[in-house]
Amino acid sequence: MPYDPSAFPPFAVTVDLVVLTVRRHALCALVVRRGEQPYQGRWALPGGFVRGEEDLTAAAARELAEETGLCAHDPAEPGAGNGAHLEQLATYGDPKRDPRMRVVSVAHLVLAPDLPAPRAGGDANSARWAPVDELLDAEGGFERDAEGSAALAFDHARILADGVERARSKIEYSSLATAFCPPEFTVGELRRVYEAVWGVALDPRNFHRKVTGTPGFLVPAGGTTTRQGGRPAQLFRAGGATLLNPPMLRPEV
Amino acid sequence: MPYDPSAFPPFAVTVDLVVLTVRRHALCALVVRRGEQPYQGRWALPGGFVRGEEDLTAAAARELAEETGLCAHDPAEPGAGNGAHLEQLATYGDPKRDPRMRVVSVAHLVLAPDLPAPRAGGDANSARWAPVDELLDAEGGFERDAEGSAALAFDHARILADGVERARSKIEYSSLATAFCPPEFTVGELRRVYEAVWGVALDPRNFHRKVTGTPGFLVPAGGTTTRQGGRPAQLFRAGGATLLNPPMLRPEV
DNA sequence: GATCATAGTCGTCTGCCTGACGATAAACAG
DNA sequence: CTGTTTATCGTCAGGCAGACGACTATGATC
Repeated sequence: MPYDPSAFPPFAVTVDLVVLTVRRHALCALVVRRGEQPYQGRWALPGGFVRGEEDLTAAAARELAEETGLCAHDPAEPGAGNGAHLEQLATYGDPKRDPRMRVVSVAHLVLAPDLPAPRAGGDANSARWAPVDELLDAEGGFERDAEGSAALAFDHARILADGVERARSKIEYSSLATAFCPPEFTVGELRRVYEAVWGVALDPRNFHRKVTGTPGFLVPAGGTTTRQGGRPAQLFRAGGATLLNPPMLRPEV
Repeated sequence: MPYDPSAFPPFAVTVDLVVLTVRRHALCALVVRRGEQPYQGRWALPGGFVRGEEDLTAAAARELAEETGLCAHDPAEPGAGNGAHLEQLATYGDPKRDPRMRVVSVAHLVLAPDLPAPRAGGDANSARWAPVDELLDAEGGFERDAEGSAALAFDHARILADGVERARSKIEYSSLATAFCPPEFTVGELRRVYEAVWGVALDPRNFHRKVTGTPGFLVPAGGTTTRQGGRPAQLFRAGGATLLNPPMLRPEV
């Protein structure tokens, strides 16, 4: 079976981004409003075509920069400025997922700190952070629109759900929760990340004992802060460890 | 940015398969010998083009059937005959990964019991089960050939390494190790699966206590067997649980 | 048939980790 | 000064995992 150009059908390949952050105690995802058909006016995940000589990860990083101004840092490389974590999530290739043509989309997952304000850019009319609960609840129900959070375009609800599930499980056994935090953060801020992503309340005392006792997870940054009110809290930076052993335990249902 | 056909470059999309099994106490992968250029005569992972109206998972299942005769069963569905576990692994799209053209490959991971004999089929001259240690050790060293296990073609060594790593971590917190076993198996056989995949020795007594004490992992099948020698062992079937809580613990380095 | 090797199964004990929760410390608001 | 908020340290009991002893049931060997 030689590579006869007629032996295989041509595909369009895109990258879609599940960009997650924690805002006001809620896990939020970045969505952009579609400016054209199909699904015109509906919210969708940011994304775009992979270019001719571009790697998949590079395409995802480029789209991320275009949509948010964030610069993704690959694994390895110490915590640069406001770099976000980027990793491949999964690939979606149902023949009918786009009514116009055969599109295979390589979804990527981005975990970012709260700082950046959404910036409408590229081909989107506007962009916003929406709580993932709203975005996913909209499925099943009818597709209300007009601010009241509508069902996402294409199969993006499924992609988002997969991304959220990946994030929820990954902060169990890795130090990735720090990707949601600014470069310097307190134990309480990190705890609120876990609480927002998992949607549960955690005991502050046991959480403190656990994260400060896990070697390589946190390193003291020297200062303290009172930005959360109450007694000043010690500031930490993400340590070198990427895998947590033993892992954080997500409370039972 | 409307869908102008000239606005995006055409890609070829393929599926590659990391088919793992446990044979003679070693984790083995299915490799096929390439019949044409490039990398002619070298070993490679089985795979092929995704067809025009075919889902990615369907393409992977079709290739699997063509190469091995195994029928993959999706998650859910009780343990059918000799069905194998199939899941998407990751997607590889480096522009230079195939010297001839732009190919994006969606790799899939298959976990199968030992039973099937490799069956050369499709476009491969021959197929065999090779211990993953050999296949991965060949990297870095020179590309010996002629039975003595050569480095895999394309970026397949990396894909294989990713698949092995996925399998190693996934049997920790899921009941997937049973996918390597025949429909009915003993605790000892299951333990040898863990030992082969992880490459460590496990204490038979603690392992027995752990797996029989995890609800939903194993259900008694009624009979016993002496096919491993020694005292007859109770036969079990895979239980309904897919996630193990608490997980199996991989011994430290 | 006695003995040995092999594998399976049941227990015990100890240390570590976790969840529950009391107590103290250090800021700010009134 | 008192109450509120958040951070941090300590204590205690229960559960689970690793180390390992003991016993059982088969086939192989002498």
